[in-house]
Amino acid sequence: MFGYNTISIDQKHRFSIPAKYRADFLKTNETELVVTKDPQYPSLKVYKGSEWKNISSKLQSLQGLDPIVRNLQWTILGNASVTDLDPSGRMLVLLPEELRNYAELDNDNKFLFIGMGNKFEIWNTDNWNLRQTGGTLATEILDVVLPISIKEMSF
Amino acid sequence: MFGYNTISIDQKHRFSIPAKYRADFLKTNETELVVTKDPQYPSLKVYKGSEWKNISSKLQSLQGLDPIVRNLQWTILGNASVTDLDPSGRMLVLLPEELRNYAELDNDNKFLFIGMGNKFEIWNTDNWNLRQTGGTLATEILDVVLPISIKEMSF
DNA sequence: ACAGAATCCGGCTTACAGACCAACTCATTT
DNA sequence: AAATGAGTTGGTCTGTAAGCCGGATTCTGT
Repeated sequence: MFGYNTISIDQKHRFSIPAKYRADFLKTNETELVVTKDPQYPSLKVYKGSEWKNISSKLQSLQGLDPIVRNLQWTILGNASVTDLDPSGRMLVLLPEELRNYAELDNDNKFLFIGMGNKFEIWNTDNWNLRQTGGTLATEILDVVLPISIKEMSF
Repeated sequence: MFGYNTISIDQKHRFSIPAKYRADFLKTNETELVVTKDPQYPSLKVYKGSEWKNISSKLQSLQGLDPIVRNLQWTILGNASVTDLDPSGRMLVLLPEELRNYAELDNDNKFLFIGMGNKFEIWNTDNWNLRQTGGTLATEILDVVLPISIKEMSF
């Protein structure tokens, strides 16, 4: 569940989870996977079903009157796309248009699928390179003043 | 797990773990090894699987909206390359292009593989010499303001 | 309600990266 | 100088990714 992979989306907006990660899904009997928006950067996050359960339930329980909390809930919960994995065959994931646009993924282009341990991130290659070399992306969210309840969370 | 070795990478981008360290892997029943970027200098770090588990799980649990934390997670977790060791044969490790570029390793050149006790470092020879004599590398990262949670960690 | 169109999904095929295995060279030791 | 062990190289073969294609399902407009 670590590391750097370049993969591509086909004309039907599908991509496959790299084979080296499949064992990790199978051995914990994970049958589903959730893709959603990253609240700070133009990228997507991919969680295993069990991880998603933790994160989403924590996020739901945060106090709902704080505007920042509500923004996070909208972004993360409201855009979640649940996919069932086919454990025997290739693990194909269909990306909804809203998410493709958000992460600026053009069809038939290469993009990055990056393993971060308990989750994956999906990035447009140019955005990733820019961000890694210290650049600032037009769409990123800076200096968010976070309520204490969120500061204790790891997404 | 200490000391200074010259190694080389072949045209298939492989290098072999110096024989004197192999016993250390075998006797603790380590079956895997992880190579990743050093967040400060243009060099690579090599961890035994058990060491990597500690470091990566600590890093994952840090607060996920802090931009500095995310930078570290991207660099260290996102570029990790996990290799399964074949205990019977020679221990060959494949270095992905991203990591070779980062540490400025050209094919068919000699590099340094330096044992630091619980980890190894891989350096381009010129960069290492420059750094050891007090020089500053173009790509190194200075004066990063780190959140307290990170200051307590050792990578 | 129906026909045509667009979208979705699985199977099949091919090219290629990476794993595996084996051999060769060089250095060191006896 | 022979033998052993280490590092390095090379060939082969398997498994994976990704393109292609056809069938199924859903959507749309009439």
